[in-house]
Amino acid sequence: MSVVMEKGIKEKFRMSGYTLTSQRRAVLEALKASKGHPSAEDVYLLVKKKNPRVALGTVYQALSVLEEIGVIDSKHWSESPTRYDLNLEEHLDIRCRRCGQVSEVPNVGLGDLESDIRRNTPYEVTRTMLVVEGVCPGCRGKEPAAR
Amino acid sequence: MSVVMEKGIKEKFRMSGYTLTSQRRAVLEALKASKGHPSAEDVYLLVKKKNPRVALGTVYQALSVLEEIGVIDSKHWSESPTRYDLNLEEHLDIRCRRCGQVSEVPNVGLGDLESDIRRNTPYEVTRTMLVVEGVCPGCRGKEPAAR
DNA sequence: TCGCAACCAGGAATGATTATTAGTTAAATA
DNA sequence: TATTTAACTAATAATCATTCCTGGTTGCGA
Repeated sequence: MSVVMEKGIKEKFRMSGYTLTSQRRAVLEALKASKGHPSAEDVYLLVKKKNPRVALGTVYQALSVLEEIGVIDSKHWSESPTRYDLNLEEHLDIRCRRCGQVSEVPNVGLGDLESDIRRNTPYEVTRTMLVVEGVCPGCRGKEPAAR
Repeated sequence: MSVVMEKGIKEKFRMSGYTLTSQRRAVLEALKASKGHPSAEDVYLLVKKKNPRVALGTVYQALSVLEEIGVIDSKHWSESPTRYDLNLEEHLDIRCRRCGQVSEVPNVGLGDLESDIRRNTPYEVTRTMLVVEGVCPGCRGKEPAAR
């Protein structure tokens, strides 16, 4: 059961000059299939189930193209691989420092922070991202061992 | 000319049980000497000038001890090594995506964000950090090539 | 001074990611 | 439609930051 490819995605590919290949489509579908925020490795494992010939490098390359044309978003917590996400709305994610799981913090936004920052620095701001880390309810009490 | 070691630092070492060795002291002084936010490698290079026998691994270990006992702070931007800082006050840093230089954004704080986050997630929040990235005035116009 | 635990140098190992290269596919053109 | 050309991909090597390991010090407490 192949997922319906949204019109906007095809459009973004057309405008960017990149081609929507089967591998890139597969990466996108893997991202849709996984509820959380998968790492490149996670995506790779999912994609490999359907097509065992794809290489991890191809997944990385596809993810970078998808991010470049604005179809997906990536976030990075230290001591953990980069996570990818189809949700392009501004939203806050928190990562459990024990199990590594990422989930959303609802009802909290960056507010005026972004414009405050732009006003107070001579830099040309290209990205602001709030990294939040904690211990999820399931891991409380348990001992370390995240990845 | 050795830098005067603050009382608070010695105290923190005593309370933690770690010993304030010459290597750890050297790391601390390197951090004081460098104005910006040096990476482990930067610190290593500085420390090596005085004592060429220190190993990079030792610098990493010292930095992690210093952070653990609350003497220094670390920040991490993706695609760039972790940066270390003696300034323990809450402050915003911005990193140039071209040259990698880190500098402070004055007059902007996280405000009530932190408590908003705690209110809206079942996680036990251990850390929140605003990652800001941009292009510094000196790099504007120039082509990529950061590290 | 002896013994033990913390420390350290040096170097190997790891994990995530990027680069390289040669072969494949797909789009553009004739 | 056949040909040319550029984009893409698989496989694998290389890189970079960081951690781990090992055997040798050091320094403090008994």
